[in-house]
Amino acid sequence: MTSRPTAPTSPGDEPSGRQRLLDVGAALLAEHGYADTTLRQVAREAGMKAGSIYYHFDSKDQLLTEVLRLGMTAVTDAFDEAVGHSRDTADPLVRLHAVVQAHLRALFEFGPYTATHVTAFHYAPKDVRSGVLPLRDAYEAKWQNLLDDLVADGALAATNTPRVRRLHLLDLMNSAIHWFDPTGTETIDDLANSIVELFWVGATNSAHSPALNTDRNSP
Amino acid sequence: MTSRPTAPTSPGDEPSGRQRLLDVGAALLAEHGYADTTLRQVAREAGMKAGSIYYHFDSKDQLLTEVLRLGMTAVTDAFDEAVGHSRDTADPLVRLHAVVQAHLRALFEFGPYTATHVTAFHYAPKDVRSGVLPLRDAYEAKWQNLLDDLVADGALAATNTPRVRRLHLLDLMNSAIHWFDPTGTETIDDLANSIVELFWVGATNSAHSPALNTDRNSP
DNA sequence: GTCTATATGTCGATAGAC
DNA sequence: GTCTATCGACATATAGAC
Repeated sequence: MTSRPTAPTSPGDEPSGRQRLLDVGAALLAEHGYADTTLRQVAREAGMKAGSIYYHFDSKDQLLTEVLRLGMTAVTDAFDEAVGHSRDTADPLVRLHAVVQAHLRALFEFGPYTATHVTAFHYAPKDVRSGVLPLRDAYEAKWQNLLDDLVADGALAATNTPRVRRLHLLDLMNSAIHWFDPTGTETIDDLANSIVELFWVGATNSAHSPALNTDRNSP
Repeated sequence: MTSRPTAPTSPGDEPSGRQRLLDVGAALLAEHGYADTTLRQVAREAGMKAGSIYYHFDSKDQLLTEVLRLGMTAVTDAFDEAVGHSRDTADPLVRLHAVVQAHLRALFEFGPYTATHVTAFHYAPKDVRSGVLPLRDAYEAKWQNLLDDLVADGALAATNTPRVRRLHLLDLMNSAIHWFDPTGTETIDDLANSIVELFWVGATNSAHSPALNTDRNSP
């Protein structure tokens, strides 16, 4: 449930060395951006000196690339799992809600790794971006296919272009990283409900769908 | 129509010195962020040397603060003008559409000054942020009041909290800076339509409102 | 108003001891 | 694996000539 990001290192041993650098690097990167995150800062918060980083990584860019890669892997896995669990569900609204919830959970609960894609990716060096772009494109394609399927099922109205429809939904979810506080009174599920409801009813011509549970005390 | 951002300097004279630095600084800031925008770069593209900047500004932070201030003034003026022009309009959807259009026009046509608020504000030094925060809060309050009025009129459903409603709409508009190309086939008005339609129908319980003109060839 | 020259600091990265 | 020490590049900012 509260599993930490899993690096290619064998699980079971407590986070040390490389893993600590990744965790700290992701946190600093998500909060301060690429340029303002210094290796000296990463090293200090990881309990070592700046020079020691180069035993684990070849460069600052490589550390950042690895953080972004792990983050995109995490949301992609969360997406696939949610799709798998809801594939037998008839109601397309429930399916949409499941993946939105999965994306938001990854964004807020998995933590800094995924958040870096919203806050730091765009201003990272070109080499870093191009190294992670295939993973990002693949993830966006998953969303595009899902929304296209919902339109094909007649569950979503075909307003706007498919691309704009996808971008609007992803913007709604990702932008929340700048203002939503998951430790506050509103839960992540509340946020998922508000976004799905907005997007869903907005993209279709019909009135309220009865399937969306807006009860804030649901498990 | 194509008026440039007006600095506190007297209008009429061609942009020189301080104004050129502001224009270049805003452009670089919007594209590369705060930390990656160097004064050497700003000076070079403005046709002068780095040291000369300090005749016009006391520090990099002050230049950035001024850019952000001008940007927020621009969107605020655009908002007020749109509200003034549509205040006598009965249809609340038309009023909402007018301000969304005004915000997007300021974001894309006025250019880098307003875009910096989306791309660079969050990662600017604390002193810079606090120096512009009152202007930002005032602008957000305008949107909050407008949406609250629409809810009070029964034009928008009172789903979610008022704050979340406002943030979602602003997120939809501002996030488009990362992917929308105003020089492409889709116009800014098209984007405004797509956002208003999504938000409007999504936030209300009724079906399509007949007032929104979705004709892409409207003047 | 703009220039040159420079002070001062911090960054990423390397080399080699332990 | 982590340390110390340091190199070279580049940043903001300053001082003073023109």
